[in-house]
Amino acid sequence: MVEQAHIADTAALLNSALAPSRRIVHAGEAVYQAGIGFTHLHFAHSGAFKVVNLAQDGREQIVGLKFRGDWLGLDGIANGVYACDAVAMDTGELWSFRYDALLAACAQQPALLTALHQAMGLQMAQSRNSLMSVCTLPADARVANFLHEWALALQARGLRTDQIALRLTRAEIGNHLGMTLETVSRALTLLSRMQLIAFPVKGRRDIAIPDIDGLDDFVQDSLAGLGPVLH
Amino acid sequence: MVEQAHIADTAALLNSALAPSRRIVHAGEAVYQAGIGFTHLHFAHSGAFKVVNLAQDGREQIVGLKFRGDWLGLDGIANGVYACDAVAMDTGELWSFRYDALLAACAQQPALLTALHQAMGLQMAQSRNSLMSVCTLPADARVANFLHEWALALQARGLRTDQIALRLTRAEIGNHLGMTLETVSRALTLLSRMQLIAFPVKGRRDIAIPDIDGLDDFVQDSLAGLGPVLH
DNA sequence: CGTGTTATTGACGACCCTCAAAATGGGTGG
DNA sequence: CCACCCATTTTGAGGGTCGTCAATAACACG
Repeated sequence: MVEQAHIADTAALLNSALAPSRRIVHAGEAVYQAGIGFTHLHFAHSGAFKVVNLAQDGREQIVGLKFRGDWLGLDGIANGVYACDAVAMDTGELWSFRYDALLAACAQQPALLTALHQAMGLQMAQSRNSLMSVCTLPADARVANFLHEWALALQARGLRTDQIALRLTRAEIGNHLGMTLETVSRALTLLSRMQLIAFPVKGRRDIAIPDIDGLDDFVQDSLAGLGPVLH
Repeated sequence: MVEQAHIADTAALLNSALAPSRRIVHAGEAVYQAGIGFTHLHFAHSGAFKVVNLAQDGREQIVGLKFRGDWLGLDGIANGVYACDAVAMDTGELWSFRYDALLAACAQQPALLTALHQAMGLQMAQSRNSLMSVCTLPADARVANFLHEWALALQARGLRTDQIALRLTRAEIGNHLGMTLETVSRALTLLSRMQLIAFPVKGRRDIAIPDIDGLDDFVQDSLAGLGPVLH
């Protein structure tokens, strides 16, 4: 898993083995775009990013969210062309590497290859879990599970989880979870009524999570046949 | 993408660089199981396999289907433990490699690393597409899209697509696509009534697909707002 | 302070899930 | 070879969840 210490190790390894080109990106800025040739992988040193998959027929979906320690651009490996758009959700720093240079460095530094493969494996695991969430959980539980995972991701990186900034609109959350924005909104008010989340005094974009495990309990409860307590 | 020629190249490469341990598996036999330590990757030289993701709470879902040329066991890379069960759906031959030996060989043979990464990239692409299918398509179109992709997978491997053996129950298809077995059944009868698929004289387990592109047209039509022609 | 985007909430309807029954086919033993 | 059994599939009827449409409210921006 991604942990604070593990991220620092990887960063040090990258610094010693290669000369990363650092790049500051701002909210809304594209890291790369679907369709352009795949040349670089990007290591997120800070920031938050969304990865949007594009189909030929125009459908688009947010398939991943990336934070410090995650890699961006893996979707370009399969076909030599990026399959997704990657967009910064706030200011962040990226370390970019030519893919061929990275592979060459991996030949010298086995630990580098291990780190890269773990990142790829982690991405596959996240995809599996997303699919299972969408296929097996009702809408409310899906939102709860989404928030739970977001909080865990922040926690693993040593960030505060009692007050998190989603940086996604209800429509984007719904797009990612396979439901409409209205359903997202209703789920959030339900969770808030159940005291599993809370909105700060002003604005409903940020969310406070008093008890992370409570969200997971809610998910497990909705699996237990009978809907969760309270309507 | 996976193509017949590409598979042969990879197989030759594996043979020259390593001494794969060959293994014949039969329908229903487990290739590996979730929870056991990750040691080997398995290259499918022939056969058909299902990959079943297991959650701690007991939920399970078919997250992937593998054929000749695909790799099995990638789900173990992230945590050093397999995250899924892999089960043979009919008789097939696997070439198994110790992961560490494979990595060592990759250091000598860059082409081997490229092949491995492409396989990983392909798996990520398939996961993205599964997620998008579940999140953006109505049930009928999801089934049509599923059959379309299955047919394309067989086609890319030089197998006949006019008569394919699914080897999955309706319940398993539904589990994979996020719907109930009844919905799968109804979707299949609809597609059959529309002449997009046909059942052979005896048994409804095998499916004939007269026109592969017709299935994709059906998917596109159901995206165009108004439901497909015919009810 | 005004305007446009985003979010909330309600009413209604459609799609799909649930429950149930019948039919088909594969497999086994007589 | 046939009869039987059981898993799988089909098909129907009804209900619940979530999508659609719409109006209102809250917020962010200049």
